[in-house]
Order: sequence, then C-alpha cells, then structure tokens
Amino acid sequence: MSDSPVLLPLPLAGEPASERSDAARNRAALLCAAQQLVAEKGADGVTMDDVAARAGVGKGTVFRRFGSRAGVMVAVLDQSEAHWQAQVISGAPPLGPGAPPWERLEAFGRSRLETTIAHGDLLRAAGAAGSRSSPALSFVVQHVHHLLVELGVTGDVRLLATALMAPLEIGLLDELRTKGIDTERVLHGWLDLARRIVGGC
Amino acid sequence: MSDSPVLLPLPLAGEPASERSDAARNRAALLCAAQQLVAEKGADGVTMDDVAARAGVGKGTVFRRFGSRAGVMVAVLDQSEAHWQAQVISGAPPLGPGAPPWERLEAFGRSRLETTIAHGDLLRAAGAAGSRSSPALSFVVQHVHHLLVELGVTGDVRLLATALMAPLEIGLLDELRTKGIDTERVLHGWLDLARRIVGGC
DNA sequence: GGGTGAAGCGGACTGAGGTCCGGTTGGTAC
DNA sequence: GTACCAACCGGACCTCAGTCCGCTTCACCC
Repeated sequence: MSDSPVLLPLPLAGEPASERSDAARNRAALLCAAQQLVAEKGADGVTMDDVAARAGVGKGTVFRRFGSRAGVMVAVLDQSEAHWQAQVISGAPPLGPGAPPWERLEAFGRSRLETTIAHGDLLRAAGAAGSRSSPALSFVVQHVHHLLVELGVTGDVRLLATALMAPLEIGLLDELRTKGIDTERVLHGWLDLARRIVGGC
Repeated sequence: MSDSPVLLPLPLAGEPASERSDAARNRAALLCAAQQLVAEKGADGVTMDDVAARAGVGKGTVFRRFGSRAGVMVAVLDQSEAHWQAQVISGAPPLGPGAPPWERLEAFGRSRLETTIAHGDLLRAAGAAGSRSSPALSFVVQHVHHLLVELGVTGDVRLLATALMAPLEIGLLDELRTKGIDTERVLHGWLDLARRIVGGC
C-alpha cells in the first residue's frame, strides 16, 4: 500500500486556486505516511504524532490539513475505496455496468458488505465521518439510488436507498457478529430486505 | 431529573450476590451525579472528573463502575429511557398494547424517532455502545421483532427488525438533517420502508 | 530583485480519558 | 470480638487529541 499513487483531487478550473505548493506537498506526504502507518500498526495503533513524525512535519500541520484524527482516517479510507469505486463504475458485471439492475444490486450488497468488513478498523476509527459524508462513501447511497430507480422503485427513493445501506454499517455488523450472526446470514437478510423494497412480491 | 429515583437493577436470586454495599452506594451516587451534570451542562460538557467530584469519589471508581465515559452515558441513557419503555410495554394504545399491530408499529416508529432526537447528545456521547447493546435499547429491536411477527412477517425477522431500526439511529438522522431533510420526511420514509417490509402491496 | 501580506508551519502547551497500585474497608468464618 | 482476604477506593500519573501563537515561506506585484 505504501507505494500506491496518491490520488490528488484534481484542481477544477475556476475554483479558487486551492492550495499552496508546500501545503500540497505536505498533504501528500501526510497521506502517504498515514497509509503506511495504518498498514503497519492498524488504525487503532496510529497516533497523530506518529503521522506527523513520519511525514516529517509538525503536528499542527496534520490538524491543519485533516482537522482531526477522524479526518485522517477518512482520507486514508477514501484512497482505499477508490479502487472499489472504480470497479462499480466501470468494472466487469455484475458489479459493474452491463448486468440487469437486480443482479447489480445483489452484487453491490455482497461487495459492500465484504469491503466494509475489510476496512472495519479504519471505519471505526473514522467514526461518524467514516460511515457517512465522506466523498467516497456518499457515492454508495447515490449508486443504490440509481439502481433502485432502474428497478422501478417509486416514492422517496433517496431515503429508501439510505435505509437500505444503513444495516450494512460497521457498527451494526460488529454488534451482529458479537451475537453470533455470521456474514452469510447478514447477507441473506440484506437481500431479503432489498427484495421487499424493490417489491418482488 | 436530579431527584428521580435511581432504578437499581434488582439483584436476581441465584445470581452471584452482585456487589458490595459500598460499591452499590457509590454506583447510585455516581449515576445520580451523572444525571444531574448531564441535565445541567449537556452530555458534551460533562467530564469524568466532574462526575467523580460531584459524587464525592475518586476518578478510578467511576471507571471501575462504568468502564468508560461511554459507559456512564449509557447508564444515564438507560435511566432516561425507562419511562419511554414503560409506555411501550404497558402504556395507552396505540403505542402501548391494545391497538392493532400495524398501528402500534406506526406509533412506535414516530415515538422512537422523537425519543432519539430528544436524547441526541446523550446517544452521540454514548457512541457505538449507545445505539446498540445497551439493555434499554436492545429492547427496541425485540419489540419490533414482536410486532413484525404479529403482522405475519416471515423469514429472518430478527434481522429485518434490526434493519428496520437502523435508519433511525442518531448518526444517520444527524446526517439527513444536515442535508436539509426534515423529521417529517424521515418519518414518512420510514413508514414506507416498514410498509414494504410488512408487505402491504 | 525586492517588498508585502496572507497562508502555512511547528512544537510547546492544555485538557480530558484511562491506568495503576498501595492503602482501606466490608463481609465472613471462627 | 478478632482475623483474614477479596473487593474496593483514590488520586497521582500517563498518553494522546486538539489548540495556539510567534516565526517562516510562498506567491504575486512592482
């Protein structure tokens, strides 16, 4: 992971010129350092001082760039999710485009469940900001919304999409696992829920 | 709130004799102190030192009793929810018993939404432990499970009940509100979801 | 090149959650 | 009443997220 290219947000023309060069350099260094440290010690074991030291900057700079520890985790998460996101947008069916919408939704749920569990510690460390409002993750709701519309669902589809993704959040999955409910059962339950929302009665 | 009686967990006969008398006294004092402080300063403004000082004990004792800050908040929350819980179990219909199950479910959703928002700061401060796994709150899923069964829902009803309550968690509600979605719309969306799960097609 | 100011930087400092361990106390057995 | 021990208590101590402010650097203009 340490050598994966850092995906900088391409500065859009017309935007207020974004960031000074030293700031951009530090942002990249910090993101890279954070990725390395998370890979080495797990999200829980990484402190802000660690990140600052590894990136060779002061601690204040870390907070200036990312606002909080959760912000750092969200940034790392967004990098990690970029690949998955690409698969959904332009990968092979049934996760990617080309398959019928119901099959895409099935594949999406399964894949999302697996991804959430794989990134569990990062999501937990990112807290409320992690499961929601991160750019790479609000994408999830948007995509489900799109699939539901294709499936002919009517009503407040945006809320239905949100509600459909809510049971796949890491906090809930953690709790279900402590109750002895395995992933396979969760997936079946989720598919049942999706079927009921789509209206396959 | 400061004078509300503290609901001690009645020691069940046959259990391992629970707690020493001084420990029980301290638990009650701490819970009372925490309730007062939350009422006075809001959950965010209460520190563990505050609670310890108000209760007249050492800080170590607070952690011994409640494990963490989140644990304290969960304890306060359980007290606050006891009244609401009583209304559901034995209050007037349609929230309480007596009404048809669908009407009870409607009333339950509305009431739960309001309660969650009212206890928002406490739930946020309680973190993951607050929205789940607290005794007073796992009751929520259990009750919905019961209503769904009465409504003739088949399948993995426990998971469906969990999924139905997931969109009413405070974190999600907070995010929806920042997006300009008001409570009324959330409630309508939730009722729509419930209808689809029950199968009123 | 030199001047200017705004943005950025760093690291000492603060405040709060959580831990630890020597001293104390409540309950029980005799 | 006394002896004993396990559970409990307290508060000093540690770690770490987050803040603050004086200093530095970049970018732009003349």
